[in-house]
Amino acid sequence: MPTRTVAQHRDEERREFESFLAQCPSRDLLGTLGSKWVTLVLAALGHGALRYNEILRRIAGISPKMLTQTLRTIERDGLATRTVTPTVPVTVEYRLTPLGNDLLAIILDLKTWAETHVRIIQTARQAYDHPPRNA
Amino acid sequence: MPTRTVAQHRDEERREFESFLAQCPSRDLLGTLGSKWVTLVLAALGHGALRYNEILRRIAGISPKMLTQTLRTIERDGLATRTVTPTVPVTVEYRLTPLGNDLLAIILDLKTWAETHVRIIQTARQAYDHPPRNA
DNA sequence: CCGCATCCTAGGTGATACTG
DNA sequence: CAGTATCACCTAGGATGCGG
Repeated sequence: MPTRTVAQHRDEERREFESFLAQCPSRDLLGTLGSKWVTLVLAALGHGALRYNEILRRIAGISPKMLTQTLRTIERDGLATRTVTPTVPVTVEYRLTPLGNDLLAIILDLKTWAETHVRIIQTARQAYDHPPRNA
Repeated sequence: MPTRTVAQHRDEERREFESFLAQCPSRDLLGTLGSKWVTLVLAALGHGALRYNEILRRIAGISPKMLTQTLRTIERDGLATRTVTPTVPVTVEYRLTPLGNDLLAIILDLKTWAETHVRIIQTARQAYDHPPRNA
C-alpha cells in the first residue's frame, strides 16, 4: 500500500489528460497553425488559386517536400481543394475553400495583434535578458 | 559561369527568406502559441494568480520541467509576472499582465473558432482518409 | 516549495536525388 | 510539371535526480 498507488494515480491522470489534449479542437488547430509553413501557404492562396510551382516560387524558403506535406495537411482539413487538369503535362491547382478563407481571416487577426504588440514583447524580452544592474 | 550562380541565387533567396521568417512577429507568436503548454498555462492563469504547484495540479499532464520552461517563456515575453515572497519555504506567484490578458482573449477567439468548425474539419478528414469508392 | 541539470527519445524539418 | 523516397538533423519534450 505504499507510494505505488500515488504514482499510479498520477500516471493515470497524465494519460487521461493526454487523450483529452489529443481531442481538444483548439490544441489541434494550434498544432496545425504552429507548423512552419501552413499559415504561409494559406496566405499565398488567399490571393486566389495557384499551381504547385507558383506556390513554390512565391514562398522562397520552402522545399518541394514540405510544400507537398503542407498542402496535404490543409487539403485533408478541408481548407483547400486540389484540382487536377489532365493536360500534358498535368496542371494541379490549389484553391482555398470558404472554410480556408474563414480561417485565414482569423490568422490575419492574429497577425495584426502580433504586429501591434511586437514592440512591447521585444522590450520585455530585452529587460528579461539584460536585467537592470541595481536591486 | 555555369549553373553555379543559379544555385547560389536560390540559396541566397532561401537565407533571406529564413531571416525574414525569423523576424516575422506573427511567425514568432505562432511558434510560442504552438508550443504544447503555453496556451494552457495562460488559460489557467486567466482565472487569477496562481502558485507554482497550483498550476502543476491544475494542468494534470504537465511535468515540473515543462511548467518551469513554459512559465519562463511567458514571463520573458511580458505575458505574466513572477512574484517571490520570501516566506519559508518560499512562495512564488504567477499573474497575467494586461498584455497576457489581451493575448488570452485572442486565444479564446481562436478556441471558439476551433470549436465551431471542428465538426466540419473532422468530416473533411474522414472524407479524405476514406475516399468514396465510386468515381 | 520551487526549480535546475542531465540524459534520452521521437517527430518535425530539411537537402538531395529520383519518377510518372 | 508535380510530386516521391531516402537520409540526416535538431530541438521540443519527457524521466530522473539534486540543490537552495
